[in-house]
Amino acid sequence: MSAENRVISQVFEGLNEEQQRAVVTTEGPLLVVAGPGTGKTLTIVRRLAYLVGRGVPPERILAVTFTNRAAREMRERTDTLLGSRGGKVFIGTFHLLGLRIIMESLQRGFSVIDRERQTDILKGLTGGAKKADLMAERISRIKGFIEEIDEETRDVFEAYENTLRNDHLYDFDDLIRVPLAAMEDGTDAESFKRTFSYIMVDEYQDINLAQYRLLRCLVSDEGNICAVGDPDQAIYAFRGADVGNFLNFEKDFPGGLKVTLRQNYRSSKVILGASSDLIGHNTRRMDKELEAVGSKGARITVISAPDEKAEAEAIVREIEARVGGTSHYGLLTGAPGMDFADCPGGFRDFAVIYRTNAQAKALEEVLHRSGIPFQVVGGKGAAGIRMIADHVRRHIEEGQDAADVLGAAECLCGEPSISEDDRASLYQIISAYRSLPPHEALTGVMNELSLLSSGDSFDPRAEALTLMTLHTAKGLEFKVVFIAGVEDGLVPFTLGRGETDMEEERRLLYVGMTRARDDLILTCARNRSLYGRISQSRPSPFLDEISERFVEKRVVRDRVKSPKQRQMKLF
DNA sequence: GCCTCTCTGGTTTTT
DNA sequence: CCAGAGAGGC
Repeated sequence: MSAENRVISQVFEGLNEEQQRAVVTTEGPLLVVAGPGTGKTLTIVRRLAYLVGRGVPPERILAVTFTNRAAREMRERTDTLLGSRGGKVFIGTFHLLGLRIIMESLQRGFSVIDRERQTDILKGLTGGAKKADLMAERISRIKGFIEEIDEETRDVFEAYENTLRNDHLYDFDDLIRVPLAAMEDGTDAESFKRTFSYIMVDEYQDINLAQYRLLRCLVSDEGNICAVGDPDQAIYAFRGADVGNFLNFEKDFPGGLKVTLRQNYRSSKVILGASSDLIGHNTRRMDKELEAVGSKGARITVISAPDEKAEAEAIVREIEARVGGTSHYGLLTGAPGMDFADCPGGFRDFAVIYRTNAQAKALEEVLHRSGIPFQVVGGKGAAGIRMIADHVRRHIEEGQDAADVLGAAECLCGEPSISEDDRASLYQIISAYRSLPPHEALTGVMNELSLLSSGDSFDPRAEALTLMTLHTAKGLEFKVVFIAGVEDGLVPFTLGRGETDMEEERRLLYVGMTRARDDLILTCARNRSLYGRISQSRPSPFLDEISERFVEKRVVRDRVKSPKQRQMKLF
């Protein structure tokens, strides 16, 4: 059997009818509506393999994602399927794509600055850290066509742009904007169009105007664009993403096909039913009824606790009940020669998700006392990549030879403190530039490191409970999911005067609920201390949108103060 | 430049 | 309530 035939025979293995249709529809526009747990990444990767199997040169295929995490997953799965040929497919974030386009076709000898360096520059221009943060946000929105420039911003904006130009720097937004400008009014727009003959875009519901325009420039005359996503999981409107792009796709790229993946392989019927009830209350959507392939499953639990501390304690109790009640976690997780991958109580199977990072505090305190190992994702956590980037930068500043610096970076990949995922990313970057002269390779590596530097700290292998926001949880799944603070004001979030986008908030809760495979527990507190003040809190109105047959309600009663505690109050 | 006091404000976040 | 910024004293 030829290599091509071998690939083709593997491509359809285990795919359902809709997934297969998405894979074989290679010509013209294709919209793949992929709800949670419907095998979206699997379908994309198989489609990539199918294209290559059909003889499309891998370097003419583009697969864009939003996050490095998604790109890395896609890369790994493609390489498994295609081997070395997969390496030639461009798989990466929008920003990496922009960076490569600039380096290959427009300009060399520039550096990419991350958000931190951007605010450093702005600090000098505005004279205040807080102002600089605000200004960085605004400049980013202006460059992304999300906001118009106003009079009070103009001076700082121009000064900032001058600084970048003089020092040959590009910020993240430039990585989209510069190639876009070259393509939209450049004479060689046609040559860009011919670079990729097949384009796939992941999470299409989250693209913003700049990214949309960039895509339009890249799509060839044959119109081979495959957009994959789920309008019900659009949760980034606040940073300029526009679900409209997804909803308008068919009008936008006429003559195409729409495939809806309906089989959900992740969640129990109950969890999917409850989630569908909720999202059914949105109006701006594409109607799609998902079907749970799995078993019925237990009812979802809604727990009302007196306050956020009791809420956290209730969560701990639920976890302990599921791990089998042992309190010797250290012993359990550290037991040599034992494999907990299939143990129904491994802590990596649990996640606690919330709307705001501030909620993590109460949870952390209670968890800490319980001895349950946990990892908090996001917030501020700096990742290992950052350490390497700093290290390399220091070498450069010391004026070391470019080749030596690269060697040092490669050495650092072997550091035990670097996580498996980071190591894979680093190794990949370094090997991508290995064939270039050291100096060029070094700038390339540094620039790509900048794109990774904020990194996400989620380690799926850690034997620990995961704490994260609803936003960060997107794309992940866990056996047991807790959503804490399902209260009016938190989910949906309302901030004083600010008008709340109820549909977006509903989608956010939908994303959270659909992370769960077997067990879903929604918790709320009747009193929550916010900014030092204890305020009464009502359950989320979204809970009323879930059919009662899916729900089991539990109430944790108010703490009865012991006489001793009452006495204490006197002093 | 550093310490301390007072004030302010406080979603979600990737690259 | 509490982190982080700005003011002001030394």
